[in-house]
Amino acid sequence: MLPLTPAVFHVLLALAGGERHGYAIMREVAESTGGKIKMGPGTLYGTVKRLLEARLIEESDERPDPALDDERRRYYRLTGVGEQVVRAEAQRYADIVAIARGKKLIGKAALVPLPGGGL
Amino acid sequence: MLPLTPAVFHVLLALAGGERHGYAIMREVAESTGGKIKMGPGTLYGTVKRLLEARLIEESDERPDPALDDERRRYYRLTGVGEQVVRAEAQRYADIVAIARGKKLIGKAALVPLPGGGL
DNA sequence: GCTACTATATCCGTATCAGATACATCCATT
DNA sequence: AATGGATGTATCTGATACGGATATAGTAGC
Repeated sequence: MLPLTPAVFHVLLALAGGERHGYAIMREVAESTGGKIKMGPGTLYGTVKRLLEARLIEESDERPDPALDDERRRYYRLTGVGEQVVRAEAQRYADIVAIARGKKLIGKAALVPLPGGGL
Repeated sequence: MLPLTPAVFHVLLALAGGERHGYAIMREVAESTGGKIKMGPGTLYGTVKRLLEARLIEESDERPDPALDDERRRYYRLTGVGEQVVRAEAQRYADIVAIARGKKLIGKAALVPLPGGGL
C-alpha cells in the first residue's frame, strides 16, 4: 500500500486532525505547508473518491451546529485502517528524513539547541 | 518541481552519498529502507533517464580502479541543481514529519549519533 | 444585482510506475 | 569448460495518479 502519493498522504494527514469537509481539506493542506502545496479540485475530489473506495476514509453523518453548517458540505473522517496507514506513512517519512540527515542534506531538528553549534 | 515522486527522490538520495552506477542505486535503495522499497529495473532506468534529461544528474567519466571496475557500469552523480532539489525535498519531508508529530501520529525523533560526539 | 468566495464534481491530456522481457557480462562452483 | 546465479543496462506497456480546466450552484458582502 505504501508509499502513498503526496496527494493521498496530505488528505489523510489533514483528516488526522479530526473530521473535515472537502474544501476544508484543501485549505488545511495549503495552510499547513505554508502555501507550498496547493491541491486543485481535480486532485482533491479524485483522491477522496479513491480513499472512500479503499475504505481509508468514510463519510460522517455528524453535522456541526446548524448555525455554522453549510448543507453542501460533505464531512469525512479516517477509518481505523486509514489511521494505521497514515501512521505507517508518517513513519516512513521520518525514516527517510533520518537517512537524509545522515547524508548531511538537512540539519538536525531543533529539538534541543546544540552547545557545539554543529549543523 | 516539488514534490518529487518517491522513485526520483530515492535515486537522488542514493546519489547524495556519492556517485554510483545504476545497479548500485537499486541496492542502496533496498538496503537503506530495510528492504521495504525495492525498485525494479523499469522504475530505475526510466527514472535515471528522466533525471538526466532534467539535468538533475549527469553521467560521470571517472572510473574507479580498473581492478574493481566493471565495464558495463555507467556511473551517475548529482549536478548542482540536483543537490539543491534533493535538499529541498528532504526539507519538505522534514516539515511534513513535523506536522505528523504535531498530530501525535508518530513519536519524537530517534537521536541520531553525531560524528563529532554526543549531544 | 454583481462579484468573490465557498463547495462539490467530472473530464481528459500527460506523466509515472512497476512488472515483464530482453540481452550481455562477471564470477564461483563443479 | 560448462553451468548457473548474480550483476548490469535497457525498453515496452498497461494501469494508475496527477492537476488544470471546466461546470454547477449556494453564500456573503457591497
